[in-house]
Amino acid sequence: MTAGAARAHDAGRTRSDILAVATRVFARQGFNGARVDEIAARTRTTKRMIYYYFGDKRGLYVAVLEQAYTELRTAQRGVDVAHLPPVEAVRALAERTFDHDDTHRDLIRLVVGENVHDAAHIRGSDALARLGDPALHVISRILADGRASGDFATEADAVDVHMLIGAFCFFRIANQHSFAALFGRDMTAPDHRARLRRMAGDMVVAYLRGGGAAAR
Amino acid sequence: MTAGAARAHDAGRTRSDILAVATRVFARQGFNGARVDEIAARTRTTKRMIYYYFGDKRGLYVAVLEQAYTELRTAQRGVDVAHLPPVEAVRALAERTFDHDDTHRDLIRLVVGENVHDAAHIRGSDALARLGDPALHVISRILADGRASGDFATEADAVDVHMLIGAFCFFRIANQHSFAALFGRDMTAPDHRARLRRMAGDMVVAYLRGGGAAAR
DNA sequence: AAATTAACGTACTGGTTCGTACATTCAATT
DNA sequence: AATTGAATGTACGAACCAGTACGTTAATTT
Repeated sequence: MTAGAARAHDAGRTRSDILAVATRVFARQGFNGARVDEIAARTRTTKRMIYYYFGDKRGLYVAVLEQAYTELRTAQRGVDVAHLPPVEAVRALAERTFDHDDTHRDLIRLVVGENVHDAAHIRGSDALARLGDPALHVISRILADGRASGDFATEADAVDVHMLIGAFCFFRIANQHSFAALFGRDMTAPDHRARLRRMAGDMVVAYLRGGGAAAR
Repeated sequence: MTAGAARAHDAGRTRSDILAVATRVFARQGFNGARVDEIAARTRTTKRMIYYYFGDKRGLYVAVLEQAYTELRTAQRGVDVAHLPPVEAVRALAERTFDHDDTHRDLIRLVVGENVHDAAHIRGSDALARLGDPALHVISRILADGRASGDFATEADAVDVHMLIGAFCFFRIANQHSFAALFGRDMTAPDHRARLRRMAGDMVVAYLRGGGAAAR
């Protein structure tokens, strides 16, 4: 049988079809707001198949999370900023994170939803534990280089820096709607987007150079 | 009739009792996850009263949001950092925001939940539109002072600075669980809390001084 | 004190939604 | 070609849950 041929019974295709649709629906509606019937209706197949492959609604949700986070890890693997000088490296890292969050909004919504339930599903999944370690390794190298060269003066560690960058980029997407309502600014509009992208890099670089702490 | 006396029919008390309970439940479970029966069970009264005072589940939810945001505004009114020199003023502002987010986690959860539904309820409420304006006014003053004194070099406006501070403080609380699962660090633990509080101030001050942009 | 209205409680309904029993089709194996 | 098991579709059940009909008690007014 040909690989690309359309076949009536195709386990792999049905499964990934369901996963793709479920990712969108869970991201938009949250776990409780999502309807299994709605997910089924948007797939090429029926609700029966969801239960056949994923057991129950929760099983489907966990599968969605695992796939989304695993894709994140894969995307991070492709990041190479080690060859850059420290200051340029953190700036590149910040801008890369900014762009990633800008283009992966479903993932952001899933993470948000996960925190509503105290990340109960992530905690239960071995596949997801310590998924962030590779990213931290990259930052550690940059920080060590930057301190060696005298560019960086802070004592912040890799987790701090990751959080600093992530908070800025994540918040812009995750809270865009309430922010727009309360402050009258759409942070995702092209001009603001471009300026905030620069801000992300400026902010980390400025912090690592120690301009803030020095004043105390 | 005495003001503090317990009475069987007490509209004000019943209403605020329901609101307080609903705030907790909506914050923990989200709008869809919250059960009207559960809210009712935790009050001193019955489900009938929820519909009597708030119409339906959505009406109760909007009332919860309006109360929570209004309390936020009231808290911000008490902030006075105008008398401080610019650098100290932004640092104080950052630390105050940090402390507020640390102690008002239900509000954070409500904001998070609100963004899942694209802030539809906030947008529909006149009471909540442009609620952030007073906070922006304070920041504008500080920025003007700082530029006049030569302390600040960036061209960022008040909304940018508010976002910069807010993102950091908000993220620490809102994403604490997934962050802990993925990076093995509890950002709310006392020692990390203290260090991150300093970081918040250092970061804004460093950014406003322009240490990042100067390198480009 | 009688009348009137506001505040409250109980018991129920109708629709929604997760999950499944049962029947069927396709594909690989012998 | 017959057989076997995996993959799929249909129709339905059972629980859950938002909202309500109806009746009762407390406070206010006259």
